[in-house]
Amino acid sequence: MSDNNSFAYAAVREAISEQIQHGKLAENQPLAAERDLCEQFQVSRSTLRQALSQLENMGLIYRKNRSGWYVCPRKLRYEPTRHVSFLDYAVAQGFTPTTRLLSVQKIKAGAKLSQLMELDGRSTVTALTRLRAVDGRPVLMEQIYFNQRHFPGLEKQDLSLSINAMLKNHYHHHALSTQISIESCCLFTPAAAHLGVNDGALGLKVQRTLRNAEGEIIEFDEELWRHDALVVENHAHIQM
Amino acid sequence: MSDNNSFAYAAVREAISEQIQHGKLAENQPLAAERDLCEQFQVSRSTLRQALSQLENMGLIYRKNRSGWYVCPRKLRYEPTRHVSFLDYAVAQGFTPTTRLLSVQKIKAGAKLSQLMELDGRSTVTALTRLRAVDGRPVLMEQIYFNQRHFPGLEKQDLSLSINAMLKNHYHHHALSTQISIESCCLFTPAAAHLGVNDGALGLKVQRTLRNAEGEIIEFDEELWRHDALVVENHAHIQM
DNA sequence: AAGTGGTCTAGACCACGCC
DNA sequence: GCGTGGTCTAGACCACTTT
Repeated sequence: MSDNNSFAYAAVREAISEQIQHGKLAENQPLAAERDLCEQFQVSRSTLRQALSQLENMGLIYRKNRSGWYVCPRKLRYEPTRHVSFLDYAVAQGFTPTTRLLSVQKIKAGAKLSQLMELDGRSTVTALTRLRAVDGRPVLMEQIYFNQRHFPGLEKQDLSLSINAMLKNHYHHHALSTQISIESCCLFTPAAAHLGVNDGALGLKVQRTLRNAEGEIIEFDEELWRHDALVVENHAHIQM
Repeated sequence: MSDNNSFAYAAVREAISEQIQHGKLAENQPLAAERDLCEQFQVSRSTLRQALSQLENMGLIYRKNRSGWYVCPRKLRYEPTRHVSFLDYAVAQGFTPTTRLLSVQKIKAGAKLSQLMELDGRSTVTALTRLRAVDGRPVLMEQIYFNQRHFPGLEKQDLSLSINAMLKNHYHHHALSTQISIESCCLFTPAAAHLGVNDGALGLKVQRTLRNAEGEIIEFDEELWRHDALVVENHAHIQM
């Protein structure tokens, strides 16, 4: 409608998009089956799927396993620089968040990780993998790497809880600096499998480096998000 | 290879991906024609294009007009919170940036914009549209809205230059706060056309609200980026 | 067992860029 | 005018989910 784009897939995209945005389909409700939509819009299945893919990229619909297409719930607003727990954030926005610890290992830092964490080649780090969901829908897989030197007795902590609270209350890290990067990416195994998306699906990668008051890296963190699940936010004061 | 994914498109994707990452294809070099790649990998054109689309989502290749597929140049690192000019940023990273002013208009703020900028319904704002390129490749289209009340004589300024410098030197705004949001999006006309991407291509949307020392919104800014052109960065100090 | 999306083929025609 | 990618069709079979 607003587009002067006269292709078949664009027409289908606009039609479904309007149905969603005018509230005819509620959050997490399924669309009709692909073959039914084909007939409804009189297009072939590949054209229909091109339209659905664009709606997926727009963050309006998502797929679940092989069971169908569903209307996306609203996005989570997330502020990675502020050291407030993911759980508090999500709850404040009316979501029900959960965290599942997938694995904990002590590993030797490889070349890449050593560079990222400014370690020498012989260091070992504790690697955490966690999966976080809102309202039962997994939205991010995160890998956290702790510099062992700064986290004695880490294995005794409950690592499915807030890392921030642990940093503050148990390890007394109060003054920290963060360095964050955000970029578009593709999700593959194993992240794709855990998030319930297709291999090669669109994602958002958020990396975070945490330094203590002395400038040493105490933690490195990589979050792989469903692209349709979040808006990254940041508040800052600046002197020009 | 690292994937246990045995689909044809995945094999093609991995093969091309390795060629690029092992440096057999340089930045901005074209791939072979789609029909040639089909023959080379013994797959149909739609399978081949599925592989190419994923490589595009991974930020490894991009398309230019209808002329072919090319290897992506490295990404620009960009820190929207820091009030350093885009041009300085790009130059420091070895790029050649350019800015083109597309339009300047005084408009009445509609409902949406009034809400975003906390204006009453009768306010007028100055709307700027600019297109920014690095090394000749357009990477973002931005809309900037100035609250007129804080920018007397704006029409006399050169609006293709740094807005930051203008804020500081001409309008003497020194203490500011920013509020930024970043999310995945789809690019449509007119942004898609200006960026030389297909309608419905993947993008990254960066929105910024600028407030003066009194907390009033003086500027609102929406940047639509090619998804493969940037890594958003942020540095912050925090007290827990 | 039936229904769903996921993968894949072998064509076709078109709009546009480039020569 | 030829070659490119962009759109589109009408099938097919498979893996998985749901009933």
